[in-house]
Amino acid sequence: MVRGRPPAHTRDEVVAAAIALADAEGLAAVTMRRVAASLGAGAMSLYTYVDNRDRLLDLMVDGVGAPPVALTGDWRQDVVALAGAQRALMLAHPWLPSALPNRRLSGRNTLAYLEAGLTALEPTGLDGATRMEIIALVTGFVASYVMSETGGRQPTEEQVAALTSAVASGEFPRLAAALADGGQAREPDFERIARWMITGLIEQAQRGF
Amino acid sequence: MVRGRPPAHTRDEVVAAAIALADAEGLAAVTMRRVAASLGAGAMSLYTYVDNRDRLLDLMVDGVGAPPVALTGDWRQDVVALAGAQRALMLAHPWLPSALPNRRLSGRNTLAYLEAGLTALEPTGLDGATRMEIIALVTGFVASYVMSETGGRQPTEEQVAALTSAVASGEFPRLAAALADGGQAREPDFERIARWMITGLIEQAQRGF
DNA sequence: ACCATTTTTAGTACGGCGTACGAGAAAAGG
DNA sequence: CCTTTTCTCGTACGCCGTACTAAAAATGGT
Repeated sequence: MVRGRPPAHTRDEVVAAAIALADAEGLAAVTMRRVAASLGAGAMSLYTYVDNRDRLLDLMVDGVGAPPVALTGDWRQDVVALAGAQRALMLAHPWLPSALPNRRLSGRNTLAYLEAGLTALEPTGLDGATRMEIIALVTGFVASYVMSETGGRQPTEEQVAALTSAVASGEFPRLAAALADGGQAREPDFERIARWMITGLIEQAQRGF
Repeated sequence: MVRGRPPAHTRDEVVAAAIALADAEGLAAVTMRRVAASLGAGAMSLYTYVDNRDRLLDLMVDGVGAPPVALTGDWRQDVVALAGAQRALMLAHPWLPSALPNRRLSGRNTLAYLEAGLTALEPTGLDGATRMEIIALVTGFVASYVMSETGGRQPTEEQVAALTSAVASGEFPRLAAALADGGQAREPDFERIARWMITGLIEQAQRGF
């Protein structure tokens, strides 16, 4: 048997609590104290399960876990499906795109996702390093697509004033026109953009970068 | 004449000091106290020039200011040039890609950049809203490209251990292979990838999205 | 049964953060 | 010179991540 006092929780519980908090109140609400409180534990107890807050964020990113995507062997279709799964994950966890940057490959879910991506790209005949780069670029594309999709913050009053005065100044005529017909934005259709982007990227890569 | 006590600094000075600090020590070093100290001012004095720290970050993003790009009327060439200018800016200010997310259009430099992008895209015949979307997507692409270019953090010992054991487990054979030949990464050539991506995106858009 | 050992728990505390508040300083107008 | 206006910045509050440490809870050995 193990020797010491048994842990009251598990790392997975801690990560799940952190994810729940982020889903409910955003990444800023994920503090050690609040995560611990939501488990009924003391703040310092978390450090038994997690090195520090930054690693907890790593674990959260991995912990949302992409659902498995069935691969067909058609790389176009498969990579688009993987990108779609990533998008769905980011829409379900809006903090995810902003938590992604600067996190290196870490947990099993991320590794499994990479493996799936590499597998999907296998029929392209590209070498491993290139396939890894393509996966990173596609992920980045999906992240920025979702971030523009979910909007973002409202501009402040000062920013609105600056914008309207800039528009009124006539210095930015095309911007003024674009904002004028920005009201009726059409459905952007993620699938088609992703398909096109992915196809092009890979065909370019096959041509030898 | 103005009535009250004259300001000891200007907003631009504050923003410049913040940018200098971020360039030297990263975004995390940009605290109100440290920015103020680098100006020889008290921390609270900054609030005369800036609403709060978040607005300061907005102003920093705008403050790095893209150099003007001479447009030729060939949208392919012009948009690629604009993307290249963005990349150069992000390479010069490595904190920029991670500061970009969630910031709405704000200052004159950003507006000027948007105007340039809209102008470059004018020959495509696309409507304003679509052109705005394309600019956002291209910017997002450049940001993730640069972030993967400048690398990122080192994985922890635990992460390395997890990675090597995962690779050794044979569960992720293609990942193992990709990491094996990941050593000699070739020059990715931003220009060609950007050109291809941009061309494809726009031609897709012209086709009616 | 008891004690040594090992591990987890969590209280306390420290330095740093953003920033609300308000007293004092510095200019201009009357 | 006094009022008005504006900027300066010391103090303070609540929050943060987390180092340190004593207490608690389990096992293993005798």
